Parts: sequence; structure tokens; C-alpha cells
Amino acid sequence: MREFKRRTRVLIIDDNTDHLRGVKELITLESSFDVAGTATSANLGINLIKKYRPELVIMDINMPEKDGLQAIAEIEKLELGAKVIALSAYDDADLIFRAMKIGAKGYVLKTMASAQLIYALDEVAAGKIYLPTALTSRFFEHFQLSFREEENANSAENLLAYLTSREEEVLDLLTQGNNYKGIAGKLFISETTVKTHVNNIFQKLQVNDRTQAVLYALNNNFTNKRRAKMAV
Amino acid sequence: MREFKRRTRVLIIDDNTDHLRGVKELITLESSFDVAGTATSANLGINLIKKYRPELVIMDINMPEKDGLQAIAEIEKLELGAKVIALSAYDDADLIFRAMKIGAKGYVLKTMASAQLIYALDEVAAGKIYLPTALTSRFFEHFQLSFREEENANSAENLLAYLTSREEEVLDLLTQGNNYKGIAGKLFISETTVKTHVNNIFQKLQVNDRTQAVLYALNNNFTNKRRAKMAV
DNA sequence: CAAAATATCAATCCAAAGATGTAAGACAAT
DNA sequence: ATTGTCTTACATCTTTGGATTGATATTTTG
Repeated sequence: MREFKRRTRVLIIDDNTDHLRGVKELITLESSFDVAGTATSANLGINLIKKYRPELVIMDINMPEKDGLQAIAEIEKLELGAKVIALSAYDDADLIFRAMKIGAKGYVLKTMASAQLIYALDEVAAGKIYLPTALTSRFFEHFQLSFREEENANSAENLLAYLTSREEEVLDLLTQGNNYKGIAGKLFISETTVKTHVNNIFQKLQVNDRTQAVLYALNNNFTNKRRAKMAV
Repeated sequence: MREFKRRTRVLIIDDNTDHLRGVKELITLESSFDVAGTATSANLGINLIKKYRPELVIMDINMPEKDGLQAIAEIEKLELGAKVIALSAYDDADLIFRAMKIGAKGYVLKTMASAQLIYALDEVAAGKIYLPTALTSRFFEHFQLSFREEENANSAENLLAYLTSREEEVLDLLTQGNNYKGIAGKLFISETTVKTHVNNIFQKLQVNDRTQAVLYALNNNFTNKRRAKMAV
């Protein structure tokens, strides 16, 4: 029995018809790929995806109106297994970050050699996620920056450090939306005791009510820190 | 005046003395790098970093006790500009993700060719962030998965969709810790009106009090969605 | 051991929050 | 024109929340 290797079916979405034609020809030349269809708008493209169920989608990200990013998100939401490769003119860190965040399996610049696009297609078709090295570096700048900011919120003299372990328990239950009665029941202590703890928490966190206490806790990663502490 | 190109100073931290020696020799052979020091534990290494201020740090991530990840976090907190390259035996997606999250500028496997490590050193010394292609793919699997989960919280029939725009405004102010009076003042409406809105919000979100409403809002990305909507 | 911090409980008081019902004017859709 | 939704508003009542003071047993720590 002769083994039949099926070509990977690719759908191309690009509002620039010239560029679209160029990409189509490039892919048609490759023996391992088949162009399943083309579209010049995101909406048309999404309809074609539903119809033809391609393995790969090349999505131009610089389209007007319904922008490419949103289109990628919608394609992901369909869950038809279509792997989207973003094709963009910009190596903007934030754009790369957002594209990868919503589920793009690759990101290639239009200015890159066509061999690079073919390589990306190969990799993504094989189930990998592909980003050119230069863009990877860009991506990580943005990625690490976003976590750096998160940590700044953590430092800045954290008032949570002054809480006793019992107060932490109470605050934890507060951040789950419990009222006095609920907390008292869960900790097997009286409601008045809970009131005492809660009042002490307010003093230490310098807030006026439970909502502000909960917000302070959430904004300062209280839950995560607590879980980390518990794990030790 | 003869131009003097200074060698990039590298500090190596690895509890395996054999491996440490190997890496040291490898780097010593390179004309563009200088081994500023070596250490066999994270604590010793951190002290040497404070002392010698190297541009690069190669950190073995499979060390016992104070594990390598925690050490990287501490080095980053020093803010001495030392760029850390993680050296690990494992291509575990979660490990790569966490290393990059806390600020590693590179991640190289021990099993990789030594040329790969030198290449990583070059790239990172030049201010870039370096991950081998294979590990990039691994990283993104984890990265995208974490956001996939976040979106599940978003879908699941979101009760926030039922709020009117005015109720959204009120909820927004609730999530900032305002009480009735504060909200009334900011929206230039009476306190009783605010009460009406808040009660309607409770009904729609199926909660009993403001803390639960705020928690629901935060757990369902209310703020982000609102900002996204405003931007349109 | 003594002093300080923690955890528990109670009483009281006032303020704030929440539940419920009613209603009028604005505005959009049909 | 009429219906429906939204926004505004008020009254009333009950419940919950928050502040304060004081007290006791236990634990931690210097």
C-alpha cells in the first residue's frame, strides 16, 4: 500500500490583493502546502475557515476595521484547530505580545525573506510555535516588563507583612466574599472575635472598610503570597 | 589613541564543580569574555556579584536548597545590571516560563553544544534576550495556556453583560473602594439613586453585597473589558 | 521569668449598607 | 402613539458593618 502524504492546507487572509497574490504564489510553489482559499477581509476569511477547515491560516495583521488581532481571537474561539500565523509589517513589541497572547502560533514580518515564512509554516504545521529569533527578543522585553511592574506593586513597603497569621486567615476569607457570620463559622470562633480581627486588619492596611481591604489584598498579590507561604 | 575593547565579565554559579570547571574553560577560551569569578552556591554567587559587578551571570538552575530560580529573582532585585543566563538540564515548559518571568535574559540547556552557550552570551551581552528556538516553542505552549485559562473565566455566560452603562460606571467606582457617598459625589447624583443602581447590580450579578460584586467584577476582567470598551 | 504580642470574647453605639416598593421624566424602538 | 428600558429619586425598614473599650488566656520572645 502506497503511503499518501496529504498536503497541509493553508488559508490566506490579507486585504492587500497584491501582497495576497504574492504569498499565494509562494505557497503554491511548495510541494507540501496547498492554498485552501484566500480572503481580503477578516470576516470573509472566518467564513472560509468554517467552510474549508484549513490546518493553517496566514493572517495579515495590518488590516483596517475589524483588526487582525481581534480576528485571530475569533478564530481561536471557533476551536477548529486552525493554527494562525500572524503576518505583519511591524516588529512592535506590544503587537507581538498581544498576538501571541491571544493564541497566534507564529509571527512573521513581511520584510523577512520568503524562506522564513515557509519555515514558519513548516514549524507550525508540525505543532510547534514559531517566532523568529529577533522577534523573540522583542517579545521578551515586553513580557518581562509586564512582570516587573507587577512586582513593583509587591514591594513598596507592603502593609500585608504586618498581619498576624490569624489575620491573614480572616483576610483570606474576606477576599472570598464572606461576611462576619461566614468567617466566624469557618474559623469556629465567635462573630465578635472576627470583628476584632477585621478591625485590626483595617488599621494595619490603613483602609476604612472590607471592600478596600479586599482590594488592597488583591492589588498586592495577597492570595499568591499566601499560597506560596503555605507551600513552604 | 588605541581603542581598548573591554572584555565582557562573566560570573559562573554552579554547584557541580566538574561542570563549573568545564564552563569556565570554555569561556576562558573566548577572547571576548573574561571569567570574573565562580561560585558553587547561590549565596556565595550573589556575594561575588555584589563584589565584582559582572555584566553576565551564568546560573545553574538545578541547584538544591535555595534554588536557582529564587537566586535569579534575588539578583534581579539587586538591580546591578547583571544579566542572568539560566543553564539547566531540563527543557520543562514551566521552568523556562518561570525563569523568563523573573527576569532571566537567556536559557540554555546543558545538553546543547557549547557554541550555543557562547552564542547566548554574545546575544545577551549585546542587550538582547536569547532563547533557543526549540525552547521558545516550549515557552509559548505554557504562555498561551495560561491565557487560555484566563479567557475561560471570561466566557461562561458573563453576567456583567447585563449591566447598563450607568451600572457599569457605578460598579467601576465600587471596584475602587468607594462607598455610597463617594459614588454619589463622583457621579453628581443622589445617594439613594446610587443605592438603586447598586441593588440592581447585586441582582444582575447574583451576589449579596458589594464585596462579592467587586470580586465578581475583578474575577471576570471587568476593568479590562471596560477600558477596552471605552477605547472604542 | 517578665513583658509583649496574639487570640479569644463581650457590650454598646452609630453609621452604613442592603431590601423593597413606588414613581416620574428621558429616550429609543416598534 | 405606545411600550419598554434606563436613569433618576425618595421613604422605610432591617440587617450588617465598623469603632471603641475592656477583659482573659495563651504564646512568643527578650
